[in-house]
Amino acid sequence: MRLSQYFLPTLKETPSEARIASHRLMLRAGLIRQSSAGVYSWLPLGLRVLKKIERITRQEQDALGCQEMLMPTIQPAALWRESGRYDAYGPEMLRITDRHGRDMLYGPTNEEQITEIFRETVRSYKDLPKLLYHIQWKFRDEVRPRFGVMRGREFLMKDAYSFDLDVQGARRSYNKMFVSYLRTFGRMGLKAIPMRAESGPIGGDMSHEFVILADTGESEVACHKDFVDMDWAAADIDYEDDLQPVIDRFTAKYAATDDERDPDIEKSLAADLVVGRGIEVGHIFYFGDKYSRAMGATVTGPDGEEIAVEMGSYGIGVSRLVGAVIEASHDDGGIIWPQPVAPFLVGLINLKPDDAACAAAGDGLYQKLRDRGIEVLYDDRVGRAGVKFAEMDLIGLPWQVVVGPRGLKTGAVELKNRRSGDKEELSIDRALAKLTES
RNA sequence: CGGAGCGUAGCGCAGUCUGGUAGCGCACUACACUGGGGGUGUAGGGGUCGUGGGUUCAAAUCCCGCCGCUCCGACCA
Repeated sequence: MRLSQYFLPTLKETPSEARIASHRLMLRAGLIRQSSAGVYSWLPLGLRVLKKIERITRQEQDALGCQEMLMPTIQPAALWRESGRYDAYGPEMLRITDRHGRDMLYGPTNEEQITEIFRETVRSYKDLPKLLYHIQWKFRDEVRPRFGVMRGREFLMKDAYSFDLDVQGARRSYNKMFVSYLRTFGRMGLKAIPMRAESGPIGGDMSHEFVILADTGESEVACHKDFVDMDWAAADIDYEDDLQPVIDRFTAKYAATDDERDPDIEKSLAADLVVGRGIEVGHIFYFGDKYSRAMGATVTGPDGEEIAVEMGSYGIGVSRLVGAVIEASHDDGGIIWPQPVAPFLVGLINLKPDDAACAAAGDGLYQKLRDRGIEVLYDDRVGRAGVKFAEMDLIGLPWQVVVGPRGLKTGAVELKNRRSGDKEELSIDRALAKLTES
């Protein structure tokens, strides 16, 4: 993409309403624009990141055997009356009336909808287990939206639902999702610590929030300090193996969200305790037959009896993750994208595109990068070097390549790593080779 | 939902107290100089001062209503 043609409205100054780094940087780097409180438009650069995060999420869901579908944003109130949540949910649910006077709502989540689909279609225990997910926009009329996309009213969420015959099966599904979440966040360059969270109506230990430690997190969390240095690299995994050992390894040490903290344990941990603020990027939850029973989602069991299925739901805040990644990875100059979620891999800066030699070298390198399938944003604008450097740092692409008259005298370009700041002069071919490897 | 603010050019702000022809910086346009980390100069363009009403000879400024946004706290499957 040529920057001269790209829609990338960057801001030199920070809009006054943005208080935390990710919100400021998302506005300044031209990722989003606010529409109303907690509702945002995604501009081209921001949308590329959102799609990258969505893609990783999708790949990892598919990998564990969860199947993608798509449910609507607008749901009939009747479904929610069945589960009893139409009244229970309160003013956080956006309620709509259609032209016939029917009560509708903009979905804050989809348990009712998926349960209805399931009960209409699945009859036998032989059809279990089933794992289904979708990635869809949600709306929750938050009392106090804030921090940009971190707590928006409209947000993109991956929500998955599991259906099993019994509790053992539900645990298998839960474990698959647990492991897949470790991989998903790890691939995004995040350390998301699985923390024991508020249990569902069933109780037990089958509710975890995946939390990123950040000063700007919304709630206070606590964990063993070993989590901070734990290796988050996504190991290959066979989802049909017994996953419990993996789960045990990641739940052996203490880690708890605000509601679940235990003063006695924390006292015993002493210097090993880390208390900080956290951003919730995922939440997995087992809720048994709460919805299946209320809504009559049953299957015929092996002995011919009707059994209400065991369910769980599993959420990832896709749009929130864009903000969370920035909170976890930025500096004074701007965003530092982890490579897997970067909107482009390379920012190619042509310092003097109106000079014949620079134009030839810059355009040529741009074409060669594209030929190799490398995503590159090419700053081919005529303008000052300082502006180009500053904007490229702001939008935070992992690699910068600088083509300028000074280097070209010896046939060299400069390659800069955004994260480390390391720069090296090398030939165009060497730079090309290096970027192809990365 | 309690408490507190803010709304003036695309962005950041001053002007409001004490009413008298709407300003500054950045950005934008043109030209010149400049040219490897958000340059310099000259000349320009752009605002029904959130909105509706009231007071007044005169309202960004005073009064009342409404709308929008933000912050602190409570809340957050």
